[in-house]
Amino acid sequence: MTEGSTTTLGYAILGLLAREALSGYDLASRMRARVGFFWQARHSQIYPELTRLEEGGLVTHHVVEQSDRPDKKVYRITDSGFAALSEWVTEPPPGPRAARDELVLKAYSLWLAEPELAVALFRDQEEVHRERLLEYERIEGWMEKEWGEDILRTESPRFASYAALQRGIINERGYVEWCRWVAEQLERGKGGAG
Amino acid sequence: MTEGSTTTLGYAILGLLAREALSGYDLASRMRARVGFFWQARHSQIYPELTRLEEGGLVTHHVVEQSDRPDKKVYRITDSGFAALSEWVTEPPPGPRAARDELVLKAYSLWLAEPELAVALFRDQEEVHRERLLEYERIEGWMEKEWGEDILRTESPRFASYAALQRGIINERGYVEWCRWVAEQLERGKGGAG
DNA sequence: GCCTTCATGTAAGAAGTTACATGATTGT
DNA sequence: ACAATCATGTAACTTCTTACATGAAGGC
Repeated sequence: MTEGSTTTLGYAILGLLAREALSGYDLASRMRARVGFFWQARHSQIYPELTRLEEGGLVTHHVVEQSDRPDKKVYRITDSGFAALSEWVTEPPPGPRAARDELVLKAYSLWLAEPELAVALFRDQEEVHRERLLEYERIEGWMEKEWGEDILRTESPRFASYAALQRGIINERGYVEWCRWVAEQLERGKGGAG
Repeated sequence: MTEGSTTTLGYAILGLLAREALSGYDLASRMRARVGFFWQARHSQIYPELTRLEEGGLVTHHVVEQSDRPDKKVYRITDSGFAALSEWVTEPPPGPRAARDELVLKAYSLWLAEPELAVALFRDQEEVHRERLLEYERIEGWMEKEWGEDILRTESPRFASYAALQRGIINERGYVEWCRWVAEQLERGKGGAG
């Protein structure tokens, strides 16, 4: 195809390339570090997608030769890539299809669990999400310190980064709250509520 | 395989069958209504999975003949199904792999959007999630009224249903909060923050 | 006449994960 | 010696979605 449209993964990649030119390898690590909490992709998915984006004219690449390490292909977003991304941003997402959470599924069958193991699971998950929350709050602090007022300038990519991070923070807070509540109920229940 | 293990979808099905015997068709509608906010599956995925579960000895079925409508296969969880489910519940989930949210991805590229369209998108999504929250809170109220103290008896399936629902409520509250915050920032920004 | 509900399946394709494959440099 | 980082790809597989296929009963 030569059209100006792509998959959701494609838009995730374009969103990163709209900020800076990157290699496939760098994109993969940015995926983990920057947008990892709401979209992930392995390099095995990224490389083919970059090829398709280039076929569609949304990105281009040039080879950067390096002496000490392997050469790399640095990808840059094109005007038509910017156009496609800008259009996609405000299109309503087609229903929140993929909301899959295995822990909530486990909660749904919690009545079958051994109480001590169940408490351990939810205390453990509470801790996992508390750590993640702390991590996000550290990034938040860094953004506020380094970027100052830019984080509230809606025409700046910094605002967009900050806004996405806020979703992560709110989500983790809720997750911690929920895990703690479940664990407390289980602990209270252990005493024996007939 | 004749072993006592299955996929996550398999456990989702077992979680429903642990409460009541159901046909594939009923399972599909329960998936939408009961566990739809944290796990979904179409009938095209459910029917083959039921066959696999039966091959693994985790469920059995018997045909119920009906005069006014098509005959159906009613599936029942087996002892070995209960055992597999009970074991799985307290096993730690293998990292929260699938946390994909297209709206957060859009937020990440919001700086490229037309401000009015962006506000419209987030006000719209705020409304969508507010409605969903209201729906969940209605179910919560129904559970509290109909089930009374059972919802806090951790050995009861009603507690498990209530706990899963709580995750949905907390999540939607956070989502609404975030959408409103983003929309407010965009509206404030429209005036012109230099 | 047409749509919805009930009822069960298969087929084709898209999306995502895990594993295979290679190879240099730098740090422990 | 061993592992990690940088760097790019392919192959096989699982998972999930969309579409195809059929057919009766009941409501509008």
